[in-house]
Amino acid sequence: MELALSLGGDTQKSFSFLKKSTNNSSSHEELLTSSNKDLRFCMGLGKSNTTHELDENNGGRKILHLDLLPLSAVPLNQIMPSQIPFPWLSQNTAEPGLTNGPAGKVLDMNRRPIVLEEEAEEGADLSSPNSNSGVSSFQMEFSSIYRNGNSRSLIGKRDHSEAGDTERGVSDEDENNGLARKKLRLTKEQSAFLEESFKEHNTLNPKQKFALAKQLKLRPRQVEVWFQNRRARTKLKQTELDCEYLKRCCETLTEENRRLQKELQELRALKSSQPLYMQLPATTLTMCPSCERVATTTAAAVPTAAAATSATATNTTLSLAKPNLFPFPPAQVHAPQAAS
DNA sequence: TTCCTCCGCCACTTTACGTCA
DNA sequence: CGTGACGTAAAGTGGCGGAGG
Repeated sequence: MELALSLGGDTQKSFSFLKKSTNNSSSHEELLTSSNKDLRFCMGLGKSNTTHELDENNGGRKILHLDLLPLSAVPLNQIMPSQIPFPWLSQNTAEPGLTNGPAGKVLDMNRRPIVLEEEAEEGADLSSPNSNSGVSSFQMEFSSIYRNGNSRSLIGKRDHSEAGDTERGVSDEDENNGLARKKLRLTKEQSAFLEESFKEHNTLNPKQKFALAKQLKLRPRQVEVWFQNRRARTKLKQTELDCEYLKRCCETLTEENRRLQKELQELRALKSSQPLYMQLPATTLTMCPSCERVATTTAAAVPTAAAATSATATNTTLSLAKPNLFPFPPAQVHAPQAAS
């Protein structure tokens, strides 16, 4: 008797995730969803494309997004997502910012407000009422070398820190004066606003960055860093979800393997206890992968019992119904909406 | 085509802050 | 109330790759 066991799916295609995908669109979203179709299961931590390009073509990519900080952090009576103005979405609105925004609060980050280059050239008022935020009261003296985020060109490629410091207005002079850098916590309103913005775009082009910084009265560098850290958190969360999913898959497969081994042992025991089977023509149970009907065919001959028992599990069919090994879909983070 | 510079992103690390026992 | 451990967010650092001159 020939035993055929098949768990469905093309065995040559199984575990195709081991082959490195060259397609950027092969995100983990795509790979994970494929696991429900057959026995393949994959985890891909696809790196997004170059983001500055993707900003312009947000529609076609699969940037993943996870809501780690929903607006629940802010009372809904203070800020409504649908009411949050995004400067790049409403360029013509007259300062739809937070001065008249959530609860009428001014999101002043105890810092000098962000000034766009053109505004600086126009001699715009740079003063900012030092409010309130209660998060940090650190006040910096901004040096005259304050620039917007383009500081790298002033200093050099590799000087991220100097670039950031210059951007923040923290100069060597400050350090010499003993003004240690202080880390600022964003207010809940600012975080919520950035979160909503992240839902729209998980990357920012310079225009968006500056607009957002201006609106939140943050430095562009702060907005940039926040988005970088936010993407890192999203990726970390997705990795955790993927690991959890694969863990469950592994457990399921282990259990299934255990069940099949037991089934095989029972059949072997049955065969040895009923030697008459030896004289019968071998029968192969195969299952059509499409209609899942079982077809019984009679082999020409099976010379020995050893041949029957040596059948491997991969080309032997015992299962009359393909078990659902992955009843749970892989958890996914949400992809941001396409740019409007 | 090659080289160089600028720029943005990522991975990893450091640091400051908030919370809690 | 002070303190240390701990977690987390903000920021620093270095490398990589794309775009453009």
